[in-house]
Amino acid sequence: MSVSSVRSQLRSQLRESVSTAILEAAEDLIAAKGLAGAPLLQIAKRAGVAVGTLYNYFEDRDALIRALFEMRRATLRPQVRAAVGKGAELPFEDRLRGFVRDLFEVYETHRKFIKVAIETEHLRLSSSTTSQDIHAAIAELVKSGVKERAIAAAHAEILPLVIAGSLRAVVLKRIAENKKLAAADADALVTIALDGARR
Amino acid sequence: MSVSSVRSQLRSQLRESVSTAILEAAEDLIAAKGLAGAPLLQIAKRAGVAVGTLYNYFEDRDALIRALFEMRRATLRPQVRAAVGKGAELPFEDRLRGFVRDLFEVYETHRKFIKVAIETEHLRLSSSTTSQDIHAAIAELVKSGVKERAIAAAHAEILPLVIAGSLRAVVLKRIAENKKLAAADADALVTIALDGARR
Amino acid sequence: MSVSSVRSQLRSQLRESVSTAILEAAEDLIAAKGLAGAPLLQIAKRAGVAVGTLYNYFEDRDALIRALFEMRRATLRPQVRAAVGKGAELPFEDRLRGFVRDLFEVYETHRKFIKVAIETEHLRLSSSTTSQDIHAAIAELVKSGVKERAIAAAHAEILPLVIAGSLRAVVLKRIAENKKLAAADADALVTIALDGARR
Amino acid sequence: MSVSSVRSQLRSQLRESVSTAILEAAEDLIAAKGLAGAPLLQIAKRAGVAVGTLYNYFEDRDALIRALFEMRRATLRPQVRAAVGKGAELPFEDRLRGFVRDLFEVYETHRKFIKVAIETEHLRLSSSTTSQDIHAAIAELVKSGVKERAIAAAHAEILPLVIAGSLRAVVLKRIAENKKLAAADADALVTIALDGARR
DNA sequence: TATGAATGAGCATTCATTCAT
DNA sequence: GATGAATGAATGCTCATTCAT
Repeated sequence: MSVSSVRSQLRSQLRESVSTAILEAAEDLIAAKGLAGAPLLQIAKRAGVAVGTLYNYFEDRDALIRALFEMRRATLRPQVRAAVGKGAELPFEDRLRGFVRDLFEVYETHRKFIKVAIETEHLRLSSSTTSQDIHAAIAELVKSGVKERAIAAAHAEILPLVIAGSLRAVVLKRIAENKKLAAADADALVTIALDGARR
Repeated sequence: MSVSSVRSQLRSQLRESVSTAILEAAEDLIAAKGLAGAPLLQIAKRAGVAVGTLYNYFEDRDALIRALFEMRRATLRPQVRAAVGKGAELPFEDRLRGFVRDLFEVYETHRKFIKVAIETEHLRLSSSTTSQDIHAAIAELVKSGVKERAIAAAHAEILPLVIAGSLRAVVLKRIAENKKLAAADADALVTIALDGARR
Repeated sequence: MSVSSVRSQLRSQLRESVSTAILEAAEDLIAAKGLAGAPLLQIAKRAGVAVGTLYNYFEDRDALIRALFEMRRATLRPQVRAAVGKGAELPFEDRLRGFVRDLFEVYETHRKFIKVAIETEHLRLSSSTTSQDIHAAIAELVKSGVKERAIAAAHAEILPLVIAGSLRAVVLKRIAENKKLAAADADALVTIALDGARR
Repeated sequence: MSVSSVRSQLRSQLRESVSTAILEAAEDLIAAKGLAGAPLLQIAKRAGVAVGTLYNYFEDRDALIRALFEMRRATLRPQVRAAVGKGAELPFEDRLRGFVRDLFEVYETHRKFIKVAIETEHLRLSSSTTSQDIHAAIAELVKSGVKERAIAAAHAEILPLVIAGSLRAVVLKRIAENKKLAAADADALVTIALDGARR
């Protein structure tokens, strides 16, 4: 490899790492104090750079925030897609259970971002978000459940809302308690959604 | 009644109505453009008073926002309490169903505030909120359901999250669609929570 | 007159005077250091107000600058118009001479602004400017001169440029020298324009 | 010639050409968007070099701008001097006419710079400028005209201002119209200056 | 010498808050 | 109590300048 190509590789790695450091600083601050509690000056300080540097990496504050969401989404979406795709041959219940369990595992590795994503969901900060990916995945699953007659058609509209809403509530609870998202939580959620909580 | 006491009563009613106008203006703006899109100058303008007047009624911006939440909570909490208290003699399912139906009716008359309350839930703008009242009501109901052995004890922890989360999701959906919160929605939600969506 | 109308009159006079103070501060700074040398902070300081106050009077910096030009133009345009209108019955030479003399007198009372207007002419800061008023006046005069056959039609296009250009050059010279704009200057200018400098 | 001297010659030519490219980029931008619309980053981009490189050629931004004016002046001044020097044996009118015609031809080949020079004249960006060269040339010509009694001494002070001012006005007009500076313009200008526009 | 990322001072602008009337 | 002009701290953003590679 030529000297210049090594150099440019190093440079691009450095660039990548600075950009990542900035986005992680933003994520930290937003998770801790909300969007409004993350002015560029503090993001820069936490990232160990000067304000001006932020503008070498991002068009403006909006673009920075969007980039944060896109960076995480780039990681999470494939994992969500994988979770929906798995076990196509299994019965619906197993597919749903597997999906929620997998999702919880994915969430575990991105707790900070998940909190941010959930809390800013209604702001529609980006055109397509992780939240939408989750909703789409759940919708797909439920649709297939209806098709294979595992789910009553009458519940086809509400069930996705129940699953997504419950998911959100459980996740926020565990994050607030600083506890792990357990497989048991996933199972309980799925059991209630499919068979109810009745004794 | 003395002249002065009539006077002071009128005065206090006037005070009340100005204060209410201010809080409603704030609610409108926040519902339309979010917390950050509601500067005091605009709140004052919409309320038909001068900025300075806001400070005759509220300590500062935070206090004004808190007062908005407290005003609505003062109306909503009794209604929520009434909804939980009703039908103590009925079986759990009927109590829960009645509660959710009643809640939807209450929400219907406060759509704007419900939207605001849901979207700012995570900001903990006040020490005790309508959201918490709802959560407490659901927790109480579920507890009584467990006590009378209508609900499996194993679901005692998750079920409230499922109900609250589903409720939230359905409400937001209907608000986004600009549709009414129907009793049918309430029933579907309760049915799934108790008996599952399975065919 | 009612108390409140007196009050509102006083208030509007105060408002006027603050606004004028701001514009004069801007004029001073721009005359001394150019447009780029007049940041809002300095304008505010020189006007004896806080930065925020500027925004109580003007939409933004551009609007402030425009307001300065409009304020002066509102004073100058009628005077320019009066100067063109005068002596309609006199022969062209006398009309032109009178116009330039009058113009010099007007300029004398607005030296600072004239300097600013001349130096920023090419920036087209406003849609219609004092410079354009002057040019229009000269064009009108020359046109009438052509019509009454005082001016050779062949010079109809260039003569206005000669007059306006010479005017500008003489004015800038006198301002730079810190000397008055004399009637003698006006006469010399007009003589050359009409009869040439030839001996 | 030694190897090293050839090398150093090439190097100095390269240096020259980079420096010229930078200044031309600056000229383009300033002509198009004004001084404030020509940040170093854009100048560098247009010149095909990095920002840092600008500082290898010029002390700072001011020096770069000054260098632009000096570069053009180095070309224009000799041409202006040649134009004043020509036809010493001819009568004043012919000398003046020749000068203005020649000047127009020179201007034609530097329209972009002439526009910039005229618009920034009042900023005194450099200690001696092309504008001053023109003014000096005109002053010299007029002086000689007075000496040979072609010009009335009474007009000795104002005539240079009339000529320079008219010149400027005509040039700006033609540039704005995107038309050529014609010899006819030169002649009209000189005719009026010497014999007036009177019919 | 060339590069371009990093820097931070400087600017325009917003907005909660104060206070004289 | 009501008013709204005045205030200035805080914020996002630009850009000349520096410097390690």
